[in-house]
Amino acid sequence: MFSMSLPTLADVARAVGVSRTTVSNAYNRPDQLSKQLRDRILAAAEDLGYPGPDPVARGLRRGRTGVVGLVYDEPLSYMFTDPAAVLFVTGLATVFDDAGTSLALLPRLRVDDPDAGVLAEAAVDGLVSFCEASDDERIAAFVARRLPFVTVDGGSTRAACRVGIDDRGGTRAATRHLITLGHRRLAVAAFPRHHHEGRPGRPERGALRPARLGGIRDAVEDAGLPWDSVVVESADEEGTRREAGRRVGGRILDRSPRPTAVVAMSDELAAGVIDAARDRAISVPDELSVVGFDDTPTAASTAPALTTVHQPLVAKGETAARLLLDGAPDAVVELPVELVVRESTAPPP
Amino acid sequence: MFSMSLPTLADVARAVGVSRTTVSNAYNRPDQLSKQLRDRILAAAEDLGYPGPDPVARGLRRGRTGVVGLVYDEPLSYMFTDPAAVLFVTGLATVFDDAGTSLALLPRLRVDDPDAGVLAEAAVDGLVSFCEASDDERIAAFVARRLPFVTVDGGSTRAACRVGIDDRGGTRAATRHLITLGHRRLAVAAFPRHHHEGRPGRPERGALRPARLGGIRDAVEDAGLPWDSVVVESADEEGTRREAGRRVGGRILDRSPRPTAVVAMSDELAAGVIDAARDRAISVPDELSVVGFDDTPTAASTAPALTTVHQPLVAKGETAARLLLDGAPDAVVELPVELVVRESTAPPP
DNA sequence: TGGCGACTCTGTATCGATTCAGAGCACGAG
DNA sequence: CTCGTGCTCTGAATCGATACAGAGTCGCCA
Repeated sequence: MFSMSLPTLADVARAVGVSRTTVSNAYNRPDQLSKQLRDRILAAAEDLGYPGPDPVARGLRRGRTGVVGLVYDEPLSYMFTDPAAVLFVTGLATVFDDAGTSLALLPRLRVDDPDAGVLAEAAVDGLVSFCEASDDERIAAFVARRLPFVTVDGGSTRAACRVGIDDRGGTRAATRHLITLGHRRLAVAAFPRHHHEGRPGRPERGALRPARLGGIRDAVEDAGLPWDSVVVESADEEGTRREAGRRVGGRILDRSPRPTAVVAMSDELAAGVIDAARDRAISVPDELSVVGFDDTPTAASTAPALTTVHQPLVAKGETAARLLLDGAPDAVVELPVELVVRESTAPPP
Repeated sequence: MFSMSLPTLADVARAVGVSRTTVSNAYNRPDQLSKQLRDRILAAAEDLGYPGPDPVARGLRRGRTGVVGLVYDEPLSYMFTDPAAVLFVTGLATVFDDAGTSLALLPRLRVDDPDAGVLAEAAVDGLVSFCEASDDERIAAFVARRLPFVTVDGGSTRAACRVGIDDRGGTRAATRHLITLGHRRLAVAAFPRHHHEGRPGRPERGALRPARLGGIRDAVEDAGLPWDSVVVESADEEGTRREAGRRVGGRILDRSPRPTAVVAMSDELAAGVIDAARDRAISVPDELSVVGFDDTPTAASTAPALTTVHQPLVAKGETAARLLLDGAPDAVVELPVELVVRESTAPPP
């Protein structure tokens, strides 16, 4: 009545009186045997309750599993919550979906897992890394497996295959826009700093996305302004990014002299800054200009609508997915960005 | 210089001059060999470029892969876009993340894939099905593999292990609320109908989530009102759910006599209905009452704030994940719902 | 009649690891 | 001196399938 273990292909072969190869062919190469025999095999399989070739065994023999992994190094909820991440993953998932490939959300890299066991143990055909390059060393554990690997937005990564955007040019353009409008007291609402507390030999690194900060600095220095006149405040990781932005915005706006313009590293942060301004009855853009980055739906829905740097997030996901599927080993793709001027920027008061 | 294929555990064993078992133990059971030998083995592995035990081979031998699958039967983008889905998946992913398990987003079940090959071929330890029960037959292909399997919100499913909510009670309470307020001309903004065009022998089924419709009917009939006085409009699948809701709302509001209250099957649809009302300068709640379902963040952010049926979405995800991890084969969990009255409902004009 | 190709089907090696029972050895207790 | 015990390490079997080379049969054509 109740068999401990599932029948295998060999059981079916025995039942029908054919070789294992033939049963395998019945599933994988219908043209290699007569329709008649095939039907007999399939019927026997049905009888025995054989669920078809085991995916893992097949994966071992074939050398591919039909799964690609995604590593993400921020609080997991952001992947579903942060509009930029959502758009990116949507692009990614759509292409994989069409290709019949599964997308495995790998567990976060853990501070207490310096060997990146998770990456070494993931049964995948390839990997998309959607996190800061600071994890290069851990990701090496994966690269050693010689599987296709695409890094997305990996600032300083040396990975062979990557897709990214012109972060630096983006914030540079945004900052120049503000300076051109006449702003001189600038502030930056930056991403949180990365935490490596638990990792020996890994000093605290700078803020996330140094290239975006670099672009701001470029524009500031291009204009002959002193970089240290720029206030840089980093977000924390409590709650949503927007909430964090509101706190950062608060810290920026409570300084004196109060900055007249804020460059935020993402639209969520920018929206939070606008929230903070509203909290303080500071008018945007009359008393404060704010620029964002990403051009997610958030940017169009803030009041006032956000001036921001557009990046093709869905396309970025699609590109990454396609690179992985095509197995292009050494492609380096940089997608363009574009400043979109809306209503959140104006000359300073 | 360049070897065609990666070294295997056997190569390492040969290099060090020990048995394969010992190398395996070096990775999996450090206490089974002397620290000294272990270090020697690990060093040799490093030298040879051996990336550690192959996950697929290990999976085959061990019988588990560390991956669970998620099937979703709506346009994939909804998983990241629809707030209710987002909350659910967040709960799911959080628990798996903590457990060190990967969550594989399986490709959508395809109309042209009646054998559910995707499900039969997924190399997973278990499956969460987040789709309508109408796919029972296809999911049977998975169940045959005797792996843990949890159905979420699977209306009419007969699956052994499921978690859901009291859909029927929820819409019933919401509808009763409207009727108590005095509404008599009710309309329903329903989910899209399922499409089975391509599948022989599968007639078009009713709308998604019949239980929610059933609850509405319950309340209507409890009140002694004729069911066929209730207008039921189904959404389509173009664009976002909210956009679809706006179109459905338009169709409802353009009828005459115009209904005075709308029961929407989700907050997104409800928000869309409110959008449609605004398009037509119909005041909510003065001229039109709207109730939603889910109590996602959307509900609090519409203007006016939405009266809705709260369901514990994150908890639903967590519960499903935990059931799967615990391998509870026959649990049936029904989470409670609760009517939350806000500002979108009032007596009819 | 011989030869060739098409069609079916088979046997064995292989994918890369883990498991399990047990062998060899050293050491302390009795 | 012997036995039991603990520590290391080994060998063979096994997980469940697919690849590859080839064997047998049959019909067709020269």
